Amino acid sequence: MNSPAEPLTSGGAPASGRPPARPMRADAQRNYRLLVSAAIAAFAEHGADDASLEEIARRAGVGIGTLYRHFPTRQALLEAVYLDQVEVLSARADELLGSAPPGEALMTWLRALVDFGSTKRSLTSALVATLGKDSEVVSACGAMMRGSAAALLGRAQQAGEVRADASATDLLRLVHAISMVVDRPPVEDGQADRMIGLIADGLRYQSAG
Amino acid sequence: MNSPAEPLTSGGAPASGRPPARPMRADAQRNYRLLVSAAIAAFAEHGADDASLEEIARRAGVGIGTLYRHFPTRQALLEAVYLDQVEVLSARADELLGSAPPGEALMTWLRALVDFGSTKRSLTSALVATLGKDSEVVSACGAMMRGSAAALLGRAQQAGEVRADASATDLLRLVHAISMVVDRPPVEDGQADRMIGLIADGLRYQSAG
DNA sequence: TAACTATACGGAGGCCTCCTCCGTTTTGCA
DNA sequence: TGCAAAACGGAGGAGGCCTCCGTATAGTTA
Repeated sequence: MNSPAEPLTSGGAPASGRPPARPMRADAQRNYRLLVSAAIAAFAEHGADDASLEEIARRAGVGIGTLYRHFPTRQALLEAVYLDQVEVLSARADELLGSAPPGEALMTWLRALVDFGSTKRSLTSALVATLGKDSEVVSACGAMMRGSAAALLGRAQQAGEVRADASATDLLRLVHAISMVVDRPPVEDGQADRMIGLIADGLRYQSAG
Repeated sequence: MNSPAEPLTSGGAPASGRPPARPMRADAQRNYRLLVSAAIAAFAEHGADDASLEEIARRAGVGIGTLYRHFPTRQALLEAVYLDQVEVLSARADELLGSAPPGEALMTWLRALVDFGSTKRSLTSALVATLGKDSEVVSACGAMMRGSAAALLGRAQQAGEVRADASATDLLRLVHAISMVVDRPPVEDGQADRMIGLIADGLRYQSAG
């Protein structure tokens, strides 16, 4: 469930598609990764709209021209960052599937999701704002998340640790909602945890009727 | 219900408050208004985030320094524009209250609200995004809108032209929702009208139960 | 290993925006 | 009419966006 997903083949910007294209030169791959890392930091720090592309190039130790060759638009960089982060989450899910007891694995992953949320929120809204949801990358990411969530949830359900009528999609929506609320100014510490805890209970017990 | 509401008294930026302050000099008032008009046009044209402040000053026939004296931040200008537009709508409501039959007055105003919506949407989200809702100006505007809506709605209800259980707040929310949807790319002409029409019917008839 | 070429790099430069600062002009009052 | 307080306006520094093109280098072929 987690192959490198796309870039690092000389297709230029994100997923232009068909022709397999030869792999990117080693230095190009290195710089691509450096840029994405720098962008993650910068977006988290200044928001996806206000981070300066020149600063991102600077942080990556790369010329501005290089940034623009890899990511012709701010949008392209945004998508790459988003994809990268989703892949990390997906990998974490795979890891948890193999190493933690079902119920615990699910809860740990949900917590990771909320942490990630504060970064992602700014990204998501920036993405959706500029290009609807009809980007290949965005929908691919959605599918990936649903896949991970479904795997963890399904296992927890089979182990009888979670009620059977919960759906992966609902779960993601719920966590997304929490991300939106958390970290808005007037929010105490630990609120996110309490909300997740609440969901945990909801998943475990089911009222009669 | 519609006094000049605030500025044009030398308080500087928006509503800093208490001390009544002396009235602004004539030239300052003139430039203030010119700037707000230019900003309305520019925001409508390029969006509240992307309109250039220098261009706004230019359109207003005023130096950039003057713009910054009146509106120390982009935010301040945004608020002033918002206030201005809300006042226009409020005035329109007063006018309709005195001149049109109750039901018609209400529907006419709602239509005006949707038209205004496409401009306002960009404004509203920009405002709320940058400063929560805890701005004096923003909440004052909210109150003003509720006041106008309540007056028109109440009169239509008393005349028996609209069901009695509709609330002004709900009505505003509904129209706001329509504004968000309308004028997104894949939307045919006249959709806004049809949606408003739908609300009109909903207001007039009530299912049994 | 050496030579060669497709790829990739980097940053100067043009254009624009933001915002500050301060010398000049205007207004309104005495 | 004279005079301060208030307001004006724009030059200029900082920094962002994006393009263009001369230079460097990885990977390939002989």
